[in-house]
Amino acid sequence: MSLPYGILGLLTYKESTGYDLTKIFDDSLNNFWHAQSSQIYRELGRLESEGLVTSRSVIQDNRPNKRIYAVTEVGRKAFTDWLGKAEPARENPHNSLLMRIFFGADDAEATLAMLRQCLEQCLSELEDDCSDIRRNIEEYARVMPNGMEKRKYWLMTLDFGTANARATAEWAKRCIEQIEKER
Amino acid sequence: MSLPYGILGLLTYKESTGYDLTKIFDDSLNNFWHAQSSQIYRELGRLESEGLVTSRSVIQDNRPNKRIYAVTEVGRKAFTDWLGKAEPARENPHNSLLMRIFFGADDAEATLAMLRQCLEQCLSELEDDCSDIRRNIEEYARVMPNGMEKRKYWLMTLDFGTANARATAEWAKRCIEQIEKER
DNA sequence: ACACACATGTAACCAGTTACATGATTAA
DNA sequence: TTAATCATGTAACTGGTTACATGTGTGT
Repeated sequence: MSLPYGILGLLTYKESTGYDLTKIFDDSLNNFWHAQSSQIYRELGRLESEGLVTSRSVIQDNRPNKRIYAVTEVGRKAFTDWLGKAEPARENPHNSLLMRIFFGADDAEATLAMLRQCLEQCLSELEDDCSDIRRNIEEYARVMPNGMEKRKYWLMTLDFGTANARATAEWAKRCIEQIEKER
Repeated sequence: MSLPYGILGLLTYKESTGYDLTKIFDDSLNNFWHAQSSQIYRELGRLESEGLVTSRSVIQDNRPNKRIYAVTEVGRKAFTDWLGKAEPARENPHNSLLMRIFFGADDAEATLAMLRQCLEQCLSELEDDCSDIRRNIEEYARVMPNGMEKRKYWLMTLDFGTANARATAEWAKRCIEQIEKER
């Protein structure tokens, strides 16, 4: 239930099109919340029908026409209400790698391959993605209103990602070593 | 798409009722895969209609009647195929705590409260849940066929949980300190 | 010549959540 | 007497995924 509030939150920074929002999700929130553009357009429709956002369409001649969304007062209130109310911090996990590991006793080589892939992915996340996201955060901090105040919180979400990627990489290494030792 | 394979996998250990499966999910897989009983019953129905499991009903007089499911040869094959094929190890995240942190600049106290709750939850997971799961794993290792071989893999999934809970707890502490220092 | 950025959506599907209904036996 | 365990499901809903359709301008 966080996606609509994520959208409202971004709109409190600045009115945007669905396309803009999709890119911001991709550039900066992807770390902790993935959203398809189709989902964002659907959600914008819902939010508008509930009066939390309004839209106006802008005709362009060198680009496809676009629809710009802005948050309403009602939307702003819904957003701050949501921000304040606490919910269970850690949610129900669904991790299919671990599902495979759990059952992986029959084929140690396949399990090893998965673990190595996981390790690779964590390392590349730590090297590439994190620096991309950091760059985007610094960029947004410069151009967004109040960006410098928010920056600290944005970096916290990034820090969460790196801390967990590091923990997962270490875990994968331990598992790989153990399986290799015993074969 | 892992739930049906999780069910098939458990059924390769031992034929079971929906109720049994729900408990095993709760006791041992909950760490990395949460499943509602309603979902398990629905999935059992699907698997049966696809010929991956069969069922027979058992009439009891002191307990409600029950339906026992067993995996078929086709089901066994589908399961081992799934086990072998690699998929992206780390999946699209959806973390609503981080969504709130991301937007949390307006109300530092609310953000602090969330972080403290997250920290608490991690610590209690590390203390209570992990030892529960460990006990269940040791128990299953004793009673399940091949339990002693599988045990190692089951412990790996547990280790993943504790490693990530520890990383998250440390992260929450860092965030709390930083916010407290600056207010 | 080709890919990428821009820009908006629909439709169908799949999977997870919540709430509900039923009802006996057993242990605290 | 109250709660927990045993036991099975249905229905409605919510939210995420995949695939598709359309079409111009800009940079390599």
